[in-house]
Amino acid sequence: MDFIGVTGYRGWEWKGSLAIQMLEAGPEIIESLPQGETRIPRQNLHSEVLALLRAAIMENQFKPKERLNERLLCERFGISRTPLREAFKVLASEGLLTLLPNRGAVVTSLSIKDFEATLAVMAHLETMIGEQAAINSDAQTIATIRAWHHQMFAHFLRREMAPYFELNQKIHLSLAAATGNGVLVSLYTSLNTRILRYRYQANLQPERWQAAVEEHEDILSALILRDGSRLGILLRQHLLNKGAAIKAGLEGADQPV
Amino acid sequence: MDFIGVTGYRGWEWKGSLAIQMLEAGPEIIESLPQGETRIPRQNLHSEVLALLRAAIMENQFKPKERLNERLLCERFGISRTPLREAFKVLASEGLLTLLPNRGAVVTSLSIKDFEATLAVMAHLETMIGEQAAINSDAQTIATIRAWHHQMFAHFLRREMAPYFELNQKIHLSLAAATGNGVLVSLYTSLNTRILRYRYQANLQPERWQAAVEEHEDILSALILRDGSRLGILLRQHLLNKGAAIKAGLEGADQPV
DNA sequence: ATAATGAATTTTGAATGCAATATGAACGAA
DNA sequence: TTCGTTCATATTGCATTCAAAATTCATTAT
Repeated sequence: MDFIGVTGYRGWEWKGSLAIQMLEAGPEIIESLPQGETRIPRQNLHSEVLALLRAAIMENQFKPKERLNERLLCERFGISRTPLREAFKVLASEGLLTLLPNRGAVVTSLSIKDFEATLAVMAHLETMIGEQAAINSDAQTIATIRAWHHQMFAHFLRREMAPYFELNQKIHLSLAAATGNGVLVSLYTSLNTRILRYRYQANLQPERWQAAVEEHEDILSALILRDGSRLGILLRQHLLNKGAAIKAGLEGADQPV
Repeated sequence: MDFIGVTGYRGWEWKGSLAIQMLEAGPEIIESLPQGETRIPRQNLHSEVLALLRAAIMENQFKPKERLNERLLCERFGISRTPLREAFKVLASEGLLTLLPNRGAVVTSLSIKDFEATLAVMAHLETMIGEQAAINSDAQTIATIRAWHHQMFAHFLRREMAPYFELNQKIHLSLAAATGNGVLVSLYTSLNTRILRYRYQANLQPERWQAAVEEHEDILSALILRDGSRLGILLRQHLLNKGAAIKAGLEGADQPV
């Protein structure tokens, strides 16, 4: 038990809400194992290792079709196979892993068809997010998103990819959260996680980055004007453009998307 | 090991696709433990008990907020706690169970807000299903749905609730499948399962049944005419009407929807 | 050299065991 | 009685163990 562990928290429900975790706690939740009084609420090994594996798959630390060896992962995390296998089952139900009976777990490899199917569903969810967020978001949320937008723009100007990307994710998740529809947030996050993996390995063109920033300008203005139908259309198109760019960026590579 | 068990199958992937299970294999998969040559492909204890629990929760054998005792369920299924607990984790990620750390699993109880949030997302998915199914379904699928529709109508005339309901589900799932979008099918099935629980305990009015049948007539005709936008609108409205009826049928009852 | 066979090793699936936590009853004080 | 305290029991979380299956690798036959 050298990497994760630390138990001892009460009154903490877990509903499997990956989305809320991502919103409330950034990746820093993993590194900081606080020693003092104020500890971050922790759950159990299963959900900790679940979050770690989910992040690792998303960040492409495990490649598609790669087989995950239970023993090695147990050693890496310093846990036994029981919580690891529990996490495997959940990741399989989320579509990130594929379980081969008696032959272990492999990272799910999206076919082009799967990728497009996911994109098509997400396009509808984006439309819904746009329509609902424009209606339901409060002034505070809009102000926050506006601030993030400007920070993100500054990172774009300095060509700082990682922090740009992080703010970008925050903005899209906040828009989903602004709908006030928890089910929507949860589905959106889950689908987003699946396709985000491929974003990491796609070679995106500089032009696409420029275009994305411009699209974000329009998105922000539609949000401020609370023009729901326009926001929905813009978010939908933004997603479809991103999807097309990822597909193009994977052409020629040996990835199976 | 008196209830489920029976291992020994190769070359069978499991992607957690609840939807495909529901379409391909009815509930009879559970009863028939074939002895002879032609066995139904089985997976592992975890996924078998997962399907059983999911069905049990959906059929309201476990009431919302009811606590599930691991030991009792293990005895009932004749298995150990390991696969049961794996199933718990997956059911929690599907939103059917809520895990209380160190205090076990309870059946998730949807608040009115959750119910409406789920309905709102499903409404969008229904629209998408209508639009896509009208385009993508082949003649064979339409013929099958048409036949099921007429069988269903016969059950309605004889007021045979259970077989009516079963065909009704088959029709809606087939429409989703007809889109050719596996992601859509999977999400639709998952959300549908959450909602369906409450349908079992709602006291639906006879008028609603009549109205639902009439809506299905329109749905079928739009499908045959391949009028996608109309089919989408009809499916969406059909769902919203059903949701309203369920909510009305739960009023006064002590359920927390 | 290649393909096929079979034993040794590794890996997975599931049951069991053990420590930590929660639950509930018995008891005593206000 | 009602509330709080203590202790026994039950339940959960996780590690370990055992059995079944797959994989590897050496050996043999073609």
